[in-house]
Amino acid sequence: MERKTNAGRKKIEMKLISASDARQVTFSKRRSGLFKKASELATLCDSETAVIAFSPGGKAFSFGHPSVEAVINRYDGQSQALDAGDQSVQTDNLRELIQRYNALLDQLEVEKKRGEAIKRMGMEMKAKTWLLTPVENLNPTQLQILKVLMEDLKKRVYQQREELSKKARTPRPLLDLNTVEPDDPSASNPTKNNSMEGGGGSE
Amino acid sequence: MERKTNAGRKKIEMKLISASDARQVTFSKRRSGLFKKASELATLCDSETAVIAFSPGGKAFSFGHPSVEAVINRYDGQSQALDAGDQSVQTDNLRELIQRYNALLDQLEVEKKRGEAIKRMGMEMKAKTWLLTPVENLNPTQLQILKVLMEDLKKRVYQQREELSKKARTPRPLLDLNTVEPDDPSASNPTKNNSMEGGGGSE
DNA sequence: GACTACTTATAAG
DNA sequence: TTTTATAAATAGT
Repeated sequence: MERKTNAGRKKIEMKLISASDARQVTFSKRRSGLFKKASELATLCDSETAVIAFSPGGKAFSFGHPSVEAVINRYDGQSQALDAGDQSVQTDNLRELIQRYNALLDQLEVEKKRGEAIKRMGMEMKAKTWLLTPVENLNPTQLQILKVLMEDLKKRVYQQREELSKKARTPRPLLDLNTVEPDDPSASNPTKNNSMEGGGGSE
Repeated sequence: MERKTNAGRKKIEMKLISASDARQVTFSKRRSGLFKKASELATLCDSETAVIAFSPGGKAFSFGHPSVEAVINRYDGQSQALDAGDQSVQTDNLRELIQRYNALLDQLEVEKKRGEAIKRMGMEMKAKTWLLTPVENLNPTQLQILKVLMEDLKKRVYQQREELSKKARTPRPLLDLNTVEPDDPSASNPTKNNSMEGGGGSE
């Protein structure tokens, strides 16, 4: 066999790659590398880590340990906590509230055993009431609860969609979202473990 | 000078580093590397990218282009937006439901006039009930309502936060966290450009 | 996706 | 922190 001396890797300028094709290729390769690095960081240091990247085509890719949602949650939580001054006081109230919240939750667990349908209907009404409440009237605690609610609801919606898409036998999994355990990324392509999720893009 | 033949880089096992000191060191190095990679991806491909990582000490570090918030927003948005296909059929039923929903809402409006506090409390419980409802029991209509709810709640939460940060006149803007332009990461430590944010940790 | 030949990242010290 | 020696990532085919 003859010499296959190709040029090999070249250093490239750190600026936007003008050729859209090359840009897409680079995105794919580097996204893969980035996710692997994130995965390794999570594994080696037991670090909660999340990465989100939009391709040039507008498609969303993500990696998360233990999950994108979990990391964002924690992040948002800490962000709020920063506040310092005024808000810091509320942290304690919040903690209390969360507890009460959970307590109620438990009660609900029991109550739940009677009348599923009726209960749901009631929920919708309540929810609506909530939505009508002007923002100004929400206190930090409620705000916090809203956040928790939001995240759970979102998760729920995703799950449900997954169900639907499966049943519908859709070729593309609508919602195979982001949850991954970066076990041994070196053994397999890390992007495979990660959940990718396409938004409006159509690449 | 005598030989300084150190071992050089060694391959390491991809598993949790047990020695906490070494783990912290590795976290720092790799976090730096990860952020640089993310920065390069954003620069080379004009990709909206966000990375969040919690150190072993619980401190949050983040990188975002154009900002962590912006990326998360877009991510959440697209997650919701996917629909299309199967779901489209439900749109009609949905419209009906929305109407019924609003009707109930009106009823509620009346009922609402008694006991504000109690109502809020009820809200929490109801919300929780909802959360406890198994996904399988949600019908497409409820699913849709959940989506609407979610979007409104999110909007609400963000608005509220913005309000708070404004009123608090905090030196550092609550929401203007993490915004960086990954210009020339090779020219300076990329972590310097990125916004780091410490939560409760105290490393 | 696979293959080099380089450039980068980094484990140890 | 800075310095190796080596492991990895990756630009161009």
